[in-house]
Amino acid sequence: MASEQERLRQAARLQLMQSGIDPYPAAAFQRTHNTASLLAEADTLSPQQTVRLAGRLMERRIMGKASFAELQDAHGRIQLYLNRDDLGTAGDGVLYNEVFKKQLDFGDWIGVEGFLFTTQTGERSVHVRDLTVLAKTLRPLPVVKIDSEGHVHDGFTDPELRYRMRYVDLIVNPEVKTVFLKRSRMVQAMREFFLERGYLEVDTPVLQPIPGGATARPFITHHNALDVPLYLRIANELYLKRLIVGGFEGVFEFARDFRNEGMDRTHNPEFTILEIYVAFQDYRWMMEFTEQLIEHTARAVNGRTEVTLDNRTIELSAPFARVSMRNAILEHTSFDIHRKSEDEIRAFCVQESLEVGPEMGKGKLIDTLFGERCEKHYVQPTFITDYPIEMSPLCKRHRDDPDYTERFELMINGKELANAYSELNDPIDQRERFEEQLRLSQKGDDEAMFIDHDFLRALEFGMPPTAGMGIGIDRLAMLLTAQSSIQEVLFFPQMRPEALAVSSARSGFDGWALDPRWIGALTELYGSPEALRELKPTQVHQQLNGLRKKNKWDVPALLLDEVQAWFV
RNA sequence: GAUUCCGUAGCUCAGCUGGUAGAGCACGACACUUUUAAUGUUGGGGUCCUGGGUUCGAAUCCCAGCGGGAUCACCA
Repeated sequence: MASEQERLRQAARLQLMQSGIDPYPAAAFQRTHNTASLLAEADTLSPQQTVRLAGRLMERRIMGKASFAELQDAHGRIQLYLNRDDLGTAGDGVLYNEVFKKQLDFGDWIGVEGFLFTTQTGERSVHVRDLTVLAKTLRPLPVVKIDSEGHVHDGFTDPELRYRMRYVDLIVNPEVKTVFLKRSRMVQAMREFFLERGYLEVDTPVLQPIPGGATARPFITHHNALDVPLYLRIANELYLKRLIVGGFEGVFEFARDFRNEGMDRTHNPEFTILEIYVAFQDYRWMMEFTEQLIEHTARAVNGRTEVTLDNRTIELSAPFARVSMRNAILEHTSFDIHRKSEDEIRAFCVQESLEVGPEMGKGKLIDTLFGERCEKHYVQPTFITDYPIEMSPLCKRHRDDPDYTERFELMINGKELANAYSELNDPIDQRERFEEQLRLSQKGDDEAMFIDHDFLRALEFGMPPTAGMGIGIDRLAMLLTAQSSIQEVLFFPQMRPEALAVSSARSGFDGWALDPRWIGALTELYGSPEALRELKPTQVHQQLNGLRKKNKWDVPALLLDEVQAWFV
């Protein structure tokens, strides 16, 4: 059932139509300015120069024969001034009294023509001479008001409503739009950074027969024609490395990945990762590349390199600190993982009251130790380097110590932001690492990697030394826009499907004492009792009983007398 | 998945120890020609998330479910 305010708007829509005004006109509305460009050019306009703008009517302050209103477009707002006696060409005041005051509502799209002037209170405003309805709004928007001190009144703040109806959020909460503009600028700055260096932007499959390149639980789906299971990608790493084998010297992709895991403030089932692979480079080069990239991007988005988040100021200018994994754990736990066995590390984890299971290999144990005891300390950007070999199955062994790998993760604000390797390109070593993953999988680690035989075949054709790096785009967007939840940097974060009320209650047949199937058929065929009464009772009688026969309903056939009674 | 809090008008929220609902904004009507959270007068608007239970009586108490937030677990 529509609310009172919705019914009034529907009535206004009909009134517009009846007075010959199309509430949804087909014709383009030519604009001379938008709200921002008009204010910017205010001083260069000649007096009374005609300007045309379009946007949403956001607020009306009606005072008899004159009104003020706010027009909002993608660039901001401007105040409108409308006067009964000079609005419209007819001179009868209808456009003001009927259309503007009665048939238009808060939220409607309109186009205006007029000229810029300054009110007595000094606000630049458009004196409207003509008004065009561009689209009638049927639902009322939340009314968010901001007073002269900048306090927000009646804010539209419920996260559930904001995420489920992001369009409303974007209309009434301008700061939300800013976050997404910044996110877009961020991606653009990164793309430019890569393109300037000659790297190629590519697309690789989202539907993959083997979900590889990361440790994560995948979503599984099914391809009917091939009759095979397919997985939504959890990473694109193995495909990008195939392209390096193919001879490209630098490839990157902004990839949507899917991981079938929990959802919270920092996790969404689908998220975006930038991965980049550069031939002939190593992880040391990649560290410098990464810190320059972050600094460049922060400047492009915010014009400066420091960001304030959770009351902490983070400085993003290069260079960043570098700490090895071994030293990080040593510093925060006084435990040296160097040359320790799986059992020794597990024993230490137990001593530290960390939850560890028998299915966890050495890599996962160390990962737990770092995650629980060290990660949160790295607020300022820090590269954690040289991960133990067991937790890095796609990474090259360290040039100085084969127990470790040439890997770094970039920690900022206590969270992982980027992950990079000197990529493993020895096909035999890679095969053995995959087989170790298989053993972990058999031990019960449901995130261990599958063996991708085609990827191994590609490596057997030879991959040059390559540095690879991935950055969580959503996480970076959170950092650069100072948001503490991932839902705030995704337009449409995943939510439980909304139970929309089935609107059987709009037909007008509901009160009728009939089997629900008759009600459904009446609604389907005729829409409303009024429409039904346009027809002949005999026709309706036959149509409905025909439907009963066709669908083999076990209800008594309608009698003509019953049907005729509806027409009284 | 666990714990905990929340779900009342279009929006933001009150509603005490149980007596079937209120405010501000929004909306309708009237007044008002430079206002800006416009103003004044006045009026309408609600399956109190859903379903059970207790009770003479439930928005309120109890149980179950649905949805959301926060914290934790898994993870990026």
